[in-house]
Amino acid sequence: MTKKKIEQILATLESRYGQEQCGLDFKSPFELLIATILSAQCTDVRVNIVTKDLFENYKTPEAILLLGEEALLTKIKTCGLARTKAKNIILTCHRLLIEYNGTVPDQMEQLLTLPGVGRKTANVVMSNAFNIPAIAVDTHVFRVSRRIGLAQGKNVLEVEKELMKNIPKDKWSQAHHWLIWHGRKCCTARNPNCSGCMLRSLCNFGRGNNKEA
DNA sequence: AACTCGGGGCA
DNA sequence: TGCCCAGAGTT
Repeated sequence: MTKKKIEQILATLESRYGQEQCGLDFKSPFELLIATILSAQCTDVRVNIVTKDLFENYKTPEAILLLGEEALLTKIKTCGLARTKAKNIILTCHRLLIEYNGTVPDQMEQLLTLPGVGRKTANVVMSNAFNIPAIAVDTHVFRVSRRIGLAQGKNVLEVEKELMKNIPKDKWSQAHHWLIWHGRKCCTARNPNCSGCMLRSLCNFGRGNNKEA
């Protein structure tokens, strides 16, 4: 895949999805951690609405614990899986307070032990809060990247490397969201809308011998 | 790798 | 109604 083709793909995605609100608003590693836990199975748009209100008055582990699980639940209700998330956030706040003096750890292994924090959340916190270069590869990013040839790797880690190599660093965050939007709206897992895809002239998937890498 | 949990959206 | 997730946790 040539550099020019990669640029064309990114430019096309941007023209289509550049207007969509994407990305989580955050002012501190703690806010980003909580917002990312909330974003499971839920769009950034909705998370931003909820956290804008929540972080107005509750932006530290202490404050969240003072608020309590039931009140927290009420505030995050619209994010889905709210009971589980509320429980995990309370547990995580306890852990942060006791084990990390109220701060967010900057090591992958430490983040992964926190309740409600999995591969993706840890990755997002590492890359955005602590500036460790990374692109979080979720199912959409994985599928779409391989189909359009932006990343030819076999597994998640290899695809992540390919993306980091092929996408200019200042576009990582945006490109991540464009790929997700495209995966949801067009390049779906089943019955992808190849005929209506704005990338069809640049993409070999959907022209007979479909292969995702 | 294959499951379960989980609740709001959307057809 | 029924089907689908911009995950996490467990087996």
